[in-house]
Formats: sequence, structure tokens, C-alpha cells
Amino acid sequence: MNKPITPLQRNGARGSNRDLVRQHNLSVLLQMIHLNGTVSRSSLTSATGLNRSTISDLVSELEQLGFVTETETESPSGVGRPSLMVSASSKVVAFSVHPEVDATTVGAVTLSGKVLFSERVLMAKHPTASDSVQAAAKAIEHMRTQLDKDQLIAGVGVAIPGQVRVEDNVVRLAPQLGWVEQPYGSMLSQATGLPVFVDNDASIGCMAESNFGAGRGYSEMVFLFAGSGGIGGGAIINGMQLRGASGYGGELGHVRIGEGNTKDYSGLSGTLESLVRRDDLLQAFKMFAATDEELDMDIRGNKSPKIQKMIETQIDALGNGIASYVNIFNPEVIVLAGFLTSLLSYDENRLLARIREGALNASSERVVVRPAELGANLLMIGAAELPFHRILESPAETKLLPARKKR
Amino acid sequence: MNKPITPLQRNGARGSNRDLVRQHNLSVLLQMIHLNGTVSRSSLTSATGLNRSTISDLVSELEQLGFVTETETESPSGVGRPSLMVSASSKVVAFSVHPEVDATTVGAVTLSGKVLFSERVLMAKHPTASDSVQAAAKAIEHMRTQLDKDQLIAGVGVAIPGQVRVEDNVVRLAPQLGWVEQPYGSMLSQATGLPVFVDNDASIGCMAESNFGAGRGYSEMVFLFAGSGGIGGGAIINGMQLRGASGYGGELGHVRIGEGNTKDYSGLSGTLESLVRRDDLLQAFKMFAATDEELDMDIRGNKSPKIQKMIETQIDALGNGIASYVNIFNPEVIVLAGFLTSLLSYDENRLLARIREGALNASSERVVVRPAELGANLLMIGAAELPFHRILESPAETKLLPARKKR
DNA sequence: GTATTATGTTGCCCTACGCAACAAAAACAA
DNA sequence: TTGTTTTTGTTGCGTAGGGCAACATAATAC
Repeated sequence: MNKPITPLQRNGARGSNRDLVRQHNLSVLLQMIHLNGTVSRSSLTSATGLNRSTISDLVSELEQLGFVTETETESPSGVGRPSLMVSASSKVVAFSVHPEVDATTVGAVTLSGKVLFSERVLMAKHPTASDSVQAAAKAIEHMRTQLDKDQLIAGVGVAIPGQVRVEDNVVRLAPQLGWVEQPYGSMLSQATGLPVFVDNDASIGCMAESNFGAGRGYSEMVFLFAGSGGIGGGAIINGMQLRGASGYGGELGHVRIGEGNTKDYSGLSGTLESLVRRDDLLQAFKMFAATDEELDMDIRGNKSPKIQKMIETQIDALGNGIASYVNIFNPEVIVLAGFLTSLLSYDENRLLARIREGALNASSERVVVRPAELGANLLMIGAAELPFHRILESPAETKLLPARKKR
Repeated sequence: MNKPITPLQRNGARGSNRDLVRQHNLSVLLQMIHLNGTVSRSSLTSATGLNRSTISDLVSELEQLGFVTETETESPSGVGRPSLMVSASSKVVAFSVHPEVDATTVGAVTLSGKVLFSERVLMAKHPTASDSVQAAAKAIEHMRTQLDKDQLIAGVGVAIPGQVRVEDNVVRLAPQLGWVEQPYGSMLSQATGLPVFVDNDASIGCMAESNFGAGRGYSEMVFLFAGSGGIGGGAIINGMQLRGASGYGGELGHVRIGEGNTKDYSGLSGTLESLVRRDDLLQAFKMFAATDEELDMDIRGNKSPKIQKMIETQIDALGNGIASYVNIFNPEVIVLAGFLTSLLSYDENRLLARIREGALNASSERVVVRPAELGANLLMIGAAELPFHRILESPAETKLLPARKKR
């Protein structure tokens, strides 16, 4: 072999052959259908630029594979023969898992985007990874019995409030849970017999808002998410999620933006997470725990000048952070989730002013700040996207498992 | 038309047809050849996964198009029939332009990476955009007469120390030059009759180091560049350059990392650019102007505790900034260019320690910091990549202009 | 000098998409 | 109601690019 390894071949720079073309076209179609729920065949032709006959062929293959169903338009609009509608199948199901400090939430979502089941398994404080895996496996097992026999399982997606090495689904560090180096993916895969995909919660939320929420249609987006423990983030760059070398990318909460002394959950000081603190507001309102909705009510109804000052300080810090991300990413849209939406609605103009101050004019002139739209379903829908993603990438190659085990 | 516009179709989510396959394969091959200079046909087969016969066909098309030349191996190594070597053609030329405060540098680079000509046109301080365009056009005109008749021009690439709106090649703001909203691209295009591509200097440097320098082979990279006026940056994400919505992305020098009061060239305070200042060091060494090499010598030979302190402060600030970028991008490599390489070599351990302190362990554990490798040719080679990029994307579709105008 | 190995070349095959003609299903105009 | 127009689905055929296998070629190995 006298093949000197070519030092660099641009990522994904493989040759294309006929098979890849077919795979790509199937993938593109299924993605469009999945993202839009239902699309007409004529829309697919114009969006892809492919021929009518080709679309016909591709769609029927997707139908045979069980990923889509075709129906006639019930209310035809416009001249001409009405186009057939193509919908993502509700027979294909993915499970989503979200471990938190006091509970592990499990859900079942269809490829068509419907949430079939959702269960919040309460647990003793600070469960081990094993505790959470067992609870999740049990809930999944139960949900499987509720499914129809002809339904198919794409896999399980897990949203972790911490850093995840995506290549082998290992939780590197989840500060509030106290997990270090936990192979959550393989544990849950062993317990369920299903393929499992683990990722950071904020990254997952980012993808979900980009696909189905406030980030729809944008290809450059920055996402900030304040959950019960800390601030996470994500970014969509050229339509694709920022992942980094090992999947730790997008840790926007841990970026130093000031001189603060208080440390964040990961031990860093002066970071966005250490300056914009949900806990501080809870404490100020003398609340022990609260949902984002409850906190939002209090923030809106707040009259105390002292608390007002605190909120404004947090808005300023958030604005500083966002300004940096505007300079770095030059995004079209910033999407805020969790209690950050309360800060946004409390004084949007103040936040925008901070952003304009801290960012370069050219970069910030067209940026929009929007609240997340998916609310409580954010992580459930998002985590399910992880197993779906495998299907969307290569529909013809992906074999799914039956909902019920054969006897 | 009853086509409801599909709200989101993932960027680049077009259908593939046979023509696109051909175009893609030609593009992939030409990219590999361009990046490696010379590659054997057998390497191309193994790297692309395509068939020998297909490679043969594709390469001969590229040869017919004039982009590559085939030669026999002069020193065959290993058993078997020696593979033919494919090289990028030196007949294809791009010009590069780099306006600075006191000069505009013009160069001519071949597709094979050879710098044919290079000229630094000195100018009065603070030239207008028009001054610079005229100087560049004149130099390009002269260089064209020196070229062979059968050589072809790909176009002109311009590296601007400031923000550039890439869609229409307008310089939005170049602080040191004092340029605001200058349509440099169309001006130079009109003056030369050639296609012109304008971009930010640091983005261009980032791409150059990624393609030919310290970033070769990495698909996740962060680049920081300290030129005569300020700090610029760039990022390679999943093998692709971070651009942002309008091309302003990667302004890593203007991210707030501290509480400093001094403002940077763009009027922002507490930014990396305001804390890591080449001018401060020049002043400390009582130099008025100096090349990076001269400054580097002084930094290495420095004995004064006061200056030492200043250098260390700058290293600390740089480390803080890099730490943030490690958390954001989770890169494999950080490449430092300009006088930042002097800070790196002055005390690499200190810099690395600051990075580890400010970054999450998981993100920073495998990151490497390297000095840029292209030195003085960085921007010249990088800017030429802009016009080449068009060829590399669709070799068969791109028509080039003859070096000499027909009489 | 022969065997082995790897690569270039040639002719044929295969198939996914484009195309054109036709059929079908809606709105529109009388 | 009826014919026309418009748009879309269906069908059969053509086309071209990549895979494949057989053969030729040029190096090393023994």
C-alpha cells in the first residue's frame, strides 16, 4: 500500500454514488415531512427541485418503509388536481428521558410530533445514575405495553443537565445531580434493549426550538436556557447544531463575562450562570421551589424596589452575555428559554439596550430576541429527536424494533 | 399555485440528481488536490471511496478543464504499479489584496499554492477606500502583464481589517482605516473587470491556517489573530468556517471578558482586544512601529520586571478569553497568529494554566494550543482562497478569464 | 526470470432521475 | 350542465454516471 494518508479531507468529503443519492433524497424528504408534520407532494417537488415522478417514487418507498402515510386533501384550494398530502407516521415512536434532582421524566413521542405518554417519576433527592436508569427503564417498559402491536420504536433520547460525551453516551459531569463519568447510555440501553442517545439538555432544547419552536426557519440561532440548575446554551450554525469535538460545545452559561466572585455550578466565577441566578430570585421571593410559571407571576407582579434592582442587574448581565454571543455568532435570532423568558418580558427594552451597547453595530442590527415556544414539552420533544435523527439521516438503512417483544 | 411555502427546509436540503453527483465528485477531488498540492490517484480512490475507473474519468475531466495536471511518480515506493500523481495547476491564478493603514499589499497565488508575485504599495497614512482600490487595481494590472498567455484568472480576494458584509462585499466598518460602508468589492471589480470577493482578515487567516497551516486535519478549531490594529478571530466548526447571518461572525476580539475601562478599536470595553494590546508592548519597549518578528525578539529578551508583569497580565487575559472559547466551541485546537504567538512562546505553561482554570474540564482536557504556521504569507494565501473557493465548489461550471485581455 | 501486488484501462451493466405523454381532479367560464 | 384551463399523479422510456470484472501494465519480492 503506497497510499500516503491524505492529511486533510474536508469533513464529509466522500464521493457520491447512486446509492448515496437515493439515500440523500429519501432523507431530505423525510426531514421536510417530519419538520412540517404534513406536506403536499407538490410542495415537496418545488422545495427539492426534483421531478414529480421522482417524488412519487421516493414517497412510495418511504410509505413502504412505514415512515409516512399519504392522504387526500380534505379541503382542496386552488385550481388543478389537488396534491396528495404526506404525513409523518404516528406508528414510529421514540422515548425521551430527562433526569432531574428530584425526578426522572419519561415520555413517548411519535415521529409526527404527538406526545403519547408522559410520566414524571418522583425520586429521592440526588438519585444515582443507576436509580434514574432503573426508573426510566421501568416507565419505558410500561409504556411499551400500551402501544399498538404494529408500532415501531426508534430508540431512546436522554437529556442530561450536564456535559455529555456524545460518542459513547457518557455523562461526564452533571453538577446538581452529582454524577461524574456515568455511562448512562449503555446502562439504559442494557436495561431496555433499545438504542439510546444521550446529550446535554440545553443542546437538545436548542435543537427542538430550532426545529419546531421560536427558531423555525432561521439557520443562525443562539439559544440560552435556564433550568433548575444553571444556564445552558446551544447554537445553530448554518442550520446545523454546534457540537464541538466531543459534544461539549455550546456551554454558553460558563463563559466569563464579568468579575463576579460567586461561582457557578461548575466552579467557574464571573460566568453568565453565576450572575443570572434563578435561585437568587426564588430566595428574594421567599420561595423554596417553584415552576417557571409561578416565578414568572411573581416577577411580573413584583413591587419591591430591592427586588426590582436585582432583576435589572440580572437583565444587564444577560444582555452582556448575549452581546458577546452576537459578536461571536452573528445570529439571526436569540431564543431564551426557562426563566430567562421572564427577564425578557419584564423589560425587553432594557435587555435590547444592553445587547446593542455590548455588541458591534453591524452584528446586532438585525438580531431578534424571542422567547422559547415549546414550554414544558421542550425537552421531551427535543430528546425524542435524537433517535429520530438516525432515521431521518438514512431512512432505508434504519431498522426499527417492534413496540412489543415477540413471545 | 397551491403550494404553501414549506416553512423550513434545512439549509442546503435540496434534492440530488445525477448532475449534482458529478459536480460534487469533481468538487471533492479538486478540493483534495488543492489542499494537498499533489495526490496520487490511488489516494483519491481510497479517500473518496469511489471506483478506480470513476476516479480516472473524473481526473481526466479536471485535466481537460485545466485545473489539474497528471504526472508519473518519479520515485515509486512499494509493490505494484505506481499510481499517477495529480497536481493542482499552476496556470490558474488568483490575486489577493490586503489594505492596511500605511500600505496595500497585492499578491498573485496559483491554485497549486505558489506565490508568484507580491507587492507592498506604500501609501499616505489613512488612505481612502478609493485610494486603496486604485493602488490595488494598478498592481493587479501590472501583474497580469507578467503572466503567461495561457494562464487563467480566478478572481481577486480581499482581506479587510474590519467587518465585511460578504453578500455584497461591502466594508461595514474598518476602524483603523476609518472606512465606513465602503463598497470595496464593486469598486475593485469595476476597476479590474475581475470577480472580487471581500472578507474579514481574521476569518481569512482562520481559513488559511485551517487549510494549509497549524489547523490542517482538524475539523474544530478556534483562531485568534492580533494584527496591527486589534484582535480578530475565526472558528472552524465541523470543518466549515463560522460565518454568521451576514458574515460578521467570529469577532472573537470583541467579546467581553473582564471589567477593563479602556475601550477597544470598536468602542467596546473589557474585551479581549482592549486587554491584550500590541500597542502597549510597543510603547513599553519604546518602539514606534515594529514587525511581529522584531517585537518577538524584544519580548523574548526582556529583563524588566515591569514589562514582565505587563506580558503576564496579557497572557492571563488571553487565557481567560481562550477559556471562554473552549467552553463555547469545544475545539480540538486553538491557533494563535500575529504577536499572540509571542505570548504563547513566552510562557506557554502560564497560558495553558489560565485556560484550564477558566474552562470546563471536559472541554479543555484535549485541547491543543498552537502557533500559526503560515507567517507573513497568511493573508496572501488566505485571500486567494476566496476566488478559488468558487472553482472548488463547481469546477465544471466556473469559467475563468484569460490572464491577458484579448486585443 | 517468475510470482505477487497494486494500479490504469476498457467495455458492459445497472439504476435513479428526467422527460413527455396521458389521465385525473379540481376551478372557472359559458 | 358542459367544455376549458390548470395542476398534479402515473406510466414508460431514455440517459448518463458510477460499479464491476477482465485484462494490461509496472513496480517489488523471491
